[in-house]
Amino acid sequence: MLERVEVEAFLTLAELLHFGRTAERLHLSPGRISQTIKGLEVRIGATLFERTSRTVRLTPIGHLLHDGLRPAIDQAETAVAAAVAAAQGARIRVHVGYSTPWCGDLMISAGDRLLAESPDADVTFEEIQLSDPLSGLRTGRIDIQLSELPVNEADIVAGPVLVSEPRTLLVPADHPLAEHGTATVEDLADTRLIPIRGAAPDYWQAMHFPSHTPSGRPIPHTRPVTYWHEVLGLVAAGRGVTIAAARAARYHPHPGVVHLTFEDAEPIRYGLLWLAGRQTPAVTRLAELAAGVAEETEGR
Amino acid sequence: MLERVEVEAFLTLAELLHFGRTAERLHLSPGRISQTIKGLEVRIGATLFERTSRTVRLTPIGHLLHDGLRPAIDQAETAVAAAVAAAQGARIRVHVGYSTPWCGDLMISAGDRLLAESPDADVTFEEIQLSDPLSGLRTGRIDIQLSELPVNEADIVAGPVLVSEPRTLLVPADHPLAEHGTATVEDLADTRLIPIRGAAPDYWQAMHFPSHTPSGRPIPHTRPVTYWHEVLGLVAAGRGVTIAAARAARYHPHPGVVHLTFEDAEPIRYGLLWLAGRQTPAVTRLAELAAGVAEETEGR
DNA sequence: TGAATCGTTTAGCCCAACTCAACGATCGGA
DNA sequence: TCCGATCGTTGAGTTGGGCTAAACGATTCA
Repeated sequence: MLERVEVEAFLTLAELLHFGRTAERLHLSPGRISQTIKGLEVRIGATLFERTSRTVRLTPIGHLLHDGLRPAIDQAETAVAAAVAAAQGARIRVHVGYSTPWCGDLMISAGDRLLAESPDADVTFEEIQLSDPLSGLRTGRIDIQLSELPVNEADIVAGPVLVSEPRTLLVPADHPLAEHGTATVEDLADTRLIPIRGAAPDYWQAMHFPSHTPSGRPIPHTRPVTYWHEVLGLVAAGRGVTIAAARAARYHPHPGVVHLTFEDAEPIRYGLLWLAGRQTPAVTRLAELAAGVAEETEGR
Repeated sequence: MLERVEVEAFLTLAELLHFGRTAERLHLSPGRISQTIKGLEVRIGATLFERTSRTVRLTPIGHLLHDGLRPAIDQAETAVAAAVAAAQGARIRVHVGYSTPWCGDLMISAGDRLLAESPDADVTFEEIQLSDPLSGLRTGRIDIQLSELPVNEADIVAGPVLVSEPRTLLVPADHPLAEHGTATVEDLADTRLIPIRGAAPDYWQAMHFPSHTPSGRPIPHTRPVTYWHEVLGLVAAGRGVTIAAARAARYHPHPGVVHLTFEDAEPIRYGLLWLAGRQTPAVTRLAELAAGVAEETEGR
């Protein structure tokens, strides 16, 4: 097992890539950092940092160690912080994010069950924007959220799929497809899709606002918008079409907008997300409870 | 951040609940353990162990800290071990478990993709027994497995549902229900269900071999068997019925056994499981790849 | 080519981690 | 009820190693 100083020196140096500033941050001399890292490298049996007097870089093995150690240490610190908070008699606080009203409903039910178990818990909710689905988690404001998958980020844990909703195509009432009643993904090539401008990962954008049909035809996009409620107005005005979950028809009806079920699109999947290093007992429990609620209400 | 000795003293004492033996294991004097724990308690701000000169017990806050710290430290040690192994030029080793042939097929595909990425990886497979679905993981023999959910264990991480299969009822060909073609869960009350004797958690057993119908009628059980292949013979011989996934009809055909689809049963869900403290990069990557395979082959 | 920057090394100091031994509390058995 | 055994705690004393300072050497840029 590694000494505390070894872990701190390694993680800080991996972040700053500078012995002097690492020493400064840890209130140690540069020499000590050098010695500590050297000692670590002897224990591991490999160089962890490529360094000259001008540059410091992680080696592949250094990267491997960092990727494994960083979340583990974060988790340990979270555990200690939770114990300290409990010692000070702090209430359990969980801030829950959700991306759509149906996700919100599910999480509120789960939150109610958590409150039934721990009456003095403090469960709060926040709707997250599709334009920036992960920043709430990353800034630590949100502890756990139910939102659109896929999310494959190294620092984020994605729980099981809790909700799976068929995709629908939202078109103006006078659109040719509206008469037909259903749509196919190929039809998108003959429309203009309104994407939501976003800080989301590329694979996430590509999943929700595809740029090509399965056969490879390009899907024209309009200028992106920032908020979901802008989209409905634009669709009604005939400026384009958009893709949404089937339940949006119930939750977001809008005159002049017709919801067409896709014959062939993959459903939109929603799952729980939380930061790998910040999985408190309350987050774990809420995830379990939410899975229970999802199972019971399935298909409704 | 906690010192190494503090963490080791705390975790060892939480396990052994004995200052003397903790000191012995850590090659320290009992006095040092006492001082270290005292120091930790001051830092946390609460008593972590209730102790007299005769008994040592974790307080609730001690329990909280232990539940959070134990997996985090395991993860950190796994990360260090992985780095040491990589330094020694060790090949990536992953031992994959699966409970059914269709789970095996999926994991073998995922394993092939891992091999495509890391040609020198060493991916091996093992079929796990329904009678003891978790021991392979817990002993560390299996790194990751695809098997029946739900699994809610503190030390095990359950990934997303990768496969969802309708439940079917397996009855002898001359069974009254066989003519009808389908079954309901209520019908189970009029049969004798053959359960598999198991070391699985109670909720797992109750999910797969229910003892009551939804309306509350008891479901008779026969003597449990140990292996799945025994079940088919017993069903064919008219000794009872059993529940299996729909795909079992293709993978385990047996003369004299009829597979009836349920009209109302929940599907059997299969998901990835791994030990919370042993999530290596290879395990993470394999989980991602398996999710990809599952998505592509969905519905087949 | 020279100066500035930055990681490394070495020698030496000093503190805190550790041991030891005495102490006190608890419990079981006579 | 008393005695002895067990076990955690406390305090004094010691020593090793973690740490600093300063000299050194490598790299980069003007």
